[in-house]
Amino acid sequence: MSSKPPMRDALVAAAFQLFLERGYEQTTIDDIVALAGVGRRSFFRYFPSKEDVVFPDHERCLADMTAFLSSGGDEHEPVRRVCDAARLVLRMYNENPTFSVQRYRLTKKVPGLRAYELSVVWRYERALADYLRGRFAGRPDGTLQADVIAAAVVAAHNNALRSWLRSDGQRDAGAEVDHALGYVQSAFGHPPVRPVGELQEQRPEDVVVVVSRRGAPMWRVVQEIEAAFGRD
Amino acid sequence: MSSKPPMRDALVAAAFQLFLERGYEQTTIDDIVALAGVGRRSFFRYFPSKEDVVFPDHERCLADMTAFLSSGGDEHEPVRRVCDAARLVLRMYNENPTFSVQRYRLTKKVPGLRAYELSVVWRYERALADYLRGRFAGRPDGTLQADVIAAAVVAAHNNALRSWLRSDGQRDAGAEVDHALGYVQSAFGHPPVRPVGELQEQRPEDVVVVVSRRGAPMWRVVQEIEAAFGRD
DNA sequence: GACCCGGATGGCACTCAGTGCGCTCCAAGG
DNA sequence: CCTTGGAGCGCACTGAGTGCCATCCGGGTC
Repeated sequence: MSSKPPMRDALVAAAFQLFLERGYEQTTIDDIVALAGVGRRSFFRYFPSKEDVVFPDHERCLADMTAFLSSGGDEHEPVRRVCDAARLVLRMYNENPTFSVQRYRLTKKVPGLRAYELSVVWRYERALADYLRGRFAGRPDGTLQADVIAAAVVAAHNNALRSWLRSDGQRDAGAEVDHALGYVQSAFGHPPVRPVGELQEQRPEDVVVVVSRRGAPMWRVVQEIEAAFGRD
Repeated sequence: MSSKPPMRDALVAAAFQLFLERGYEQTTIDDIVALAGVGRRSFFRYFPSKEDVVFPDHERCLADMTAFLSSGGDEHEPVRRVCDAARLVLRMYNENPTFSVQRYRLTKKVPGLRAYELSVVWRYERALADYLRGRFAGRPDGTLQADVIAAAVVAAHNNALRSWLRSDGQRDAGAEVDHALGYVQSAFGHPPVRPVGELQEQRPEDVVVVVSRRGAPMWRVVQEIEAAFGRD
């Protein structure tokens, strides 16, 4: 399906070889194209800027994410769905752990690459926030909640991802991200608010008790109360 | 206290005049220094890059924020303190509303400026997260919670800030930010989460809501509450 | 006043990222 | 065979950012 341009891969390989052995800023585009044996102009045909060669597959991953969010499914648990979308990014990192660890070490010390990574992450966050804004349309503070939850999901994902990268890919990336995203879901999503008692088969004059541990947000409690009264 | 270099202000004024009348990318450093009547080299003495002239006071604001967080006070409500720190940024924007609105319009359409703004925002977020990490040291998921809460605070602040900027500074910036930060505090902090009824003096993390449909007898309500609390 | 000194400024040349344009080469297809 | 279009290449150009040195100027010293 996707044609593999060998030149692109050759440029990435040459670039990383030089970046690792002499540093990012000490490597010029001419150095890269000389090592790859291609013309200078061809570099900019595959990568719009020098930074892009460090993140060669994020464009594809971002497209995957928007496609995943566009395809419906699990409509009434948007937070969970957004967490699943974030896991796509982890999957990409996990496809090539050694490459990811090398890149992490590079971005950690080069300010320009950190800044570029921020703009990449920002686009992921925007994709999540836009999805949530659509799901939360009509709620009183819909866009606010969407933006905050998207930021929290991204922050949790990145926290776990970096912890995994710092371990040189030794730890279990999936477990760490699941744990981190679980924290966000417990703060914003359904799980932590569990009805005590037989909510399912409640008789009309029954008493419903909702207990929330771990500081669930007030609006979630209100939402649960409304659900208990059968309003939706 | 703070010496006022007139040259710096002249450069900012000249730069914005040109940015607004002919666009950011269409304006070169030479254009700016020619209009300001200074040498080209002096520009880079005051601003390390062309982007920096668009955000002339963020460096000072960031220093204010770290100073505010370093000076102790309100030790046992870290989330509230971090929200107060975020309000410092709003205050800076609010000191010069017309300038802030102009800059907002500029950064909205120039991708390079958006990317630079991200790196600025990231430094604020790091300052907040580092403070929270210190406060949460020892907690099981301390760094995770610190990162997530910092991201949520920044997202909420920016959501309100942008809403205010989009209104050309007409709406009440303080009120909008207070509302947005209140949402975050209600999700992560103790105080705003208040149980319905008279159950305030619980463990801070526990929220108990009792809903009684169709007038159940009082003893049933008490029974359910006791069951909920005795459950573990 | 002569002298000196340090900081602020200006001028200049240089590197390097990124762009526009026109050229060649080659493979597909008539 | 010729045509055509895309992929690669070479080259010249713009503009950001840097290093270096000359200059200017205000203040302090003798």
